[in-house]
Amino acid sequence: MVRLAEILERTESLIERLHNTKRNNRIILNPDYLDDEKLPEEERTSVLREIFNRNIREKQLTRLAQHLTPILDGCHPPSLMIFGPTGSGKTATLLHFLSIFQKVSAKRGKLLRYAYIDLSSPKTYFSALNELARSMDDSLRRYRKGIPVSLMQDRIVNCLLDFKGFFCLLIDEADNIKPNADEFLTFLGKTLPRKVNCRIVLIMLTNRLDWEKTMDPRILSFLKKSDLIFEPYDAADLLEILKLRVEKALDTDKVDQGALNKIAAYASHETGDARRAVELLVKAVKVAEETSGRLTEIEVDKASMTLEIDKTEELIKTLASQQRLTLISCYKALGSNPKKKLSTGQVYQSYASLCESDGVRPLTQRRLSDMISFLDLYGLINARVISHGRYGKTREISGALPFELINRLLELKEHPS
DNA sequence: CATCCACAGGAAAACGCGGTTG
DNA sequence: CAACCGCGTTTTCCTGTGGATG
Repeated sequence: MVRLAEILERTESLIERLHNTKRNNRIILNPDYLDDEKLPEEERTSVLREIFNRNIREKQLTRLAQHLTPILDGCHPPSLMIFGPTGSGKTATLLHFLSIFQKVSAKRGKLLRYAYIDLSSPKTYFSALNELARSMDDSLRRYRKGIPVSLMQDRIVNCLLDFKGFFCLLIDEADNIKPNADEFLTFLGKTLPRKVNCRIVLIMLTNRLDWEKTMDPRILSFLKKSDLIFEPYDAADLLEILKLRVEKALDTDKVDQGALNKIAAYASHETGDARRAVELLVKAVKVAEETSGRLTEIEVDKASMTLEIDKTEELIKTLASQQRLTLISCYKALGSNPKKKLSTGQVYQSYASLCESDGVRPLTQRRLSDMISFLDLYGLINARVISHGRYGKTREISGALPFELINRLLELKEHPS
C-alpha cells in the first residue's frame, strides 16, 4: 500500500515536471500566425500589408501599378499574364494590390470591381465558369452538372450587365483547366466583352513558363496580353517575411537571429518558396520546444533533417510496388556499407532473388534499368553511367539515403502491414 | 590501333485492361 | 457477347559505346 502511494506520488511529480518544462520551453505564443489558413480575413490582410510595407515585392508592385494605372484615366489596359514559381507570392501580391487599387480608384471616382477564382485543383470549362459565377454572386449555387454551359455564361453576363466600370478578373493557376482551356479563354477574352458594358481586365497567374506555347495562337492574339514575372524570393526577402512571422507568433526572446538567417538561406537555396520557409520555421520551433527551449541554428538543422526524411519517406510510400522492390533490392545489395558501388547486374540478381522469395514475377533487366534511372531521378539512389573499359560499361549505383531511413525501409519489407 | 565487355538505351512488338461498338 | 480500339506498361530485339587491355 505504501508503495502504491509512492508510485502515484512519483507519477504526479513527473507530470508536474513535464508540464513545467513544457511551459518554460514554450516559444509559440500565437500559433495562428504560422498558418495562413487559420488566420481571420482582416488579420491576414494586415499581415500582408506589413509584408508589403517592408519593401518586399516592390519591383513587381511597381510594374503592376504601371500596368493598371491607365484605369484611373479611364483607359483600358491589356490583359496581364503573370509567371512565377509556387510560393513566390503571386496570389498574395495581386489580392493585396487589387484591394488597395480599388480604394484608390474609388477616390478618383472610377468604378472598379474584381473577382478572384482559384483553379488550383484542375477544373473543367464548365466548373471554371461556375466558380467564376459564384465569385461574383454569392447567392449562386455550385452545380455539378445538369445546367447547360450557355446558361452559366448568361449568369455571368447578368452579373455584369448593369456595371459600367472596370472589372478585374484574377485567375489563379490559370493553366489548370483540363480538357478545353481554349474555350474558357475565348469566352472571357472575346465573347464576354461584347456582351457587357464594363471593361474587362484579365489577370492570369501561372507557374508554368511554357504555358503560352501550349495555347492556341489565335487566343494569344486577341488576349493582347503583356507579361510580368515574379522571381522567387531571395534570402533577404525571406528573412523579412520570417521576421514578421516571428514577431507575430513567437516569443522573440527565445529566437536567435542566426537561426532565421539559416532558414532563409536554406529556403532560398532550394526554391525561394515562402511557404516552405515558414514550414521549416514551424518545424524548427517545434523541435526547439521539445528540446532546448531556444530556437538556434542547431534546431534549424535538426528540423531540416527531419523534414527531409519525412518527405522522402512520404515519397517511398507512394512508390509503385515494383519501384519499391527495386529500391529495397538496391539497399539490400548495398548492405550497411555506404561507399559500396553496385552494377546493374548485381542489383538485378538481388532483385531476382527478392522476387522469388516474395513470389512475384520479376521484370526484365531492361525494365529494371529504367526503374533505376527513375529512382535516381527522385534522388533515392545515386546512379551514373561509368565505363570500366574492357570490363564493361554499367551504372554505378550507390546509396543516397540516411541510415535511419534505410533501416526502416528494410523493416517495412520484413513486416508488411 | 582494334578489340571486346556489360551493359545503356532506342524501337518496335506484345501484352493487359477498361471501355466501346456492331 | 465477341470483336475491336486506345493507351500505358512490359518484353523482345536491337544497335551503340567508353575506355582498359592486349
